[in-house]
Amino acid sequence: MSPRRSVSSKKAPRKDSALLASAPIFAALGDETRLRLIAVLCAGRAMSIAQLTSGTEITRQAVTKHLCMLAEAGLVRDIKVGRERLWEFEPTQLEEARRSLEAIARQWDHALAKLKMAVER
Amino acid sequence: MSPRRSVSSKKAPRKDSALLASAPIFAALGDETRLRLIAVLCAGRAMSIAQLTSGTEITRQAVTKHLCMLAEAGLVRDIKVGRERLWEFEPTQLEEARRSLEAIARQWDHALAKLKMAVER
DNA sequence: TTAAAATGCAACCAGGAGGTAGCATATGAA
DNA sequence: TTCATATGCTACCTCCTGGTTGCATTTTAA
Repeated sequence: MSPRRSVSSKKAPRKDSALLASAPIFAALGDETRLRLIAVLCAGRAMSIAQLTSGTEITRQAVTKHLCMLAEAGLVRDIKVGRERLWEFEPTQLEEARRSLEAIARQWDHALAKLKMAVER
Repeated sequence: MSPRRSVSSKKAPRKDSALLASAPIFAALGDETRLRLIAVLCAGRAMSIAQLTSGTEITRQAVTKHLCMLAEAGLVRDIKVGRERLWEFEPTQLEEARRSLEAIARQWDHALAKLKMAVER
């Protein structure tokens, strides 16, 4: 094998850990049903499981599972009120995801700029 | 049942389709291995499967599968060069994902502003 | 107090995700 | 030509996901 640089020889920057940490957030967002729930909840009002189920084609139990997955990713939060369990949007982790996408985009733009400079000189 | 407004009674806006369309992109981003591949590829240089595999703990076949999933989401593209297959980052779909996250954040900020106004009057 | 509503919990199922190994094929280089 | 490299393809495995049904529990309201 030639002594060509391998991928890892460049020593991945520490910032990568932040990127990799957002994988669960993206995974939670990677489902239409959950995106719908997010869209409904980020309209502001905390809603019960029954309310969130009405208007969908799936069962209450399926909705519950999706809400739990969103909660594990930190994208929603629940508050128990009487016999109801109200769910509300939690924006912190979404901001984290936005920062990750911006970091990728920035790195890409930087690579393009460097390439352009190399071509023009 | 009381005639309380159901979730769907508010008629979901057309913009939702754009949101839901980005579910596959988020799903593709929702895996650490794929995020690593993205991070490497958006550094600019197109790389072969063998190069992308070296420095990881998984097999070449696993990397190939991940690259194919990223390609289906439109996040990477491949070019055949000789006996190699070079992969490069494709920024379009990532921008789409960024727009979706921004749309959610905007909707949330709007809801908060409305709530604040309702409280203050 | 008693029935209906809202939810919790557990079992179950089909299919896909993430990974492996083995072998075939194409291509570059000596 | 011949071998090593880079990749493709297929089968296989395990675990998680998205969904269901059935039944128990808690709480509200009549």
